[in-house]
Amino acid sequence: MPELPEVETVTNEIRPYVLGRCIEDVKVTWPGTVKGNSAEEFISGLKGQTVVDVRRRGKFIVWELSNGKRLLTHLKMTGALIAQEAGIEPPPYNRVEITLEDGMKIYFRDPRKFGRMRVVEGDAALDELGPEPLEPEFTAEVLESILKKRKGLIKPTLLDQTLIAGIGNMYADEALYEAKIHPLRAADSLSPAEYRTLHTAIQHILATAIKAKGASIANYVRPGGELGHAHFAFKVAHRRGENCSRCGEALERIVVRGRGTYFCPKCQVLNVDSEAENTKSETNLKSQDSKR
DNA sequence: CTATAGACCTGACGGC
DNA sequence: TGCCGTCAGGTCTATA
Repeated sequence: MPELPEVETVTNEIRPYVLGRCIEDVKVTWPGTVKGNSAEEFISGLKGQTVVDVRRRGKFIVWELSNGKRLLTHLKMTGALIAQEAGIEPPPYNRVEITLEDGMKIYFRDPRKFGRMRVVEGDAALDELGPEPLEPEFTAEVLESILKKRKGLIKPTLLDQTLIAGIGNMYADEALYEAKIHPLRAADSLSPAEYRTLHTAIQHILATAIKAKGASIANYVRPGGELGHAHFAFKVAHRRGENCSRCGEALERIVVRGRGTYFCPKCQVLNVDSEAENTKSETNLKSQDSKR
């Protein structure tokens, strides 16, 4: 599932194909993919334009165009940008085909049709996003001030793109596991030490996954067709029934706000005062379990 | 304003 | 072998 590390990888790997190239032709084979524009608006906004920059913002891939407009691409669940030489069969589930001046084709492949491409003017769509979690401005203090304002559950709060941009379901689970924070804790209930630990965990998890070129769960493929291998390093995500790598406990899967959530019930304790009650932690764990 | 459930989509997979 | 229910989750929309 494309989250920040996958989108970062796709952005970096599509860039050499498109940067400085003129867009010669555009075909929309599934109109729903571009439904933020009319098909005509989408095509006319791209045709004849040179790509002057390619960057990532949150989970968006942003192509800056010579007419001052931007092409925003969101891969959502199953989207992929595929670069292929002309004359090769388009990939299955292709929704948009972009032909570059050198004949290279960029396809938007998306089996489940959740993904979107849109040509926009201005910054509105990107300005709604929260800070980038890997930028130096995103300090532990910034994370704490964001989460302290929220009374909801920590897991869905981390997924709110207007608060922090780029974290998705898999990496939220991984970060909470690394920081030993239960996904059902209230976002504003962490100790100062826990906010710092979570901050370190978020940056470590995301940076490590970028080095591994993203996680090839489900449909994620890189523009040249290669897979990522970040999922091999996952400690909890999609590992139901396996044993915790820290304590050996069986990992659990629960549903939080409709999302599959993986965690270690022994390492990630729900009780806020667990540190002060180490001697009773065993009984606390059991009572927390039975409440759920 | 905040918080949350449901909708959108369809392939993969397991059980029978 | 083949059918069918369940699962996967990013984000928009509607509702309390």
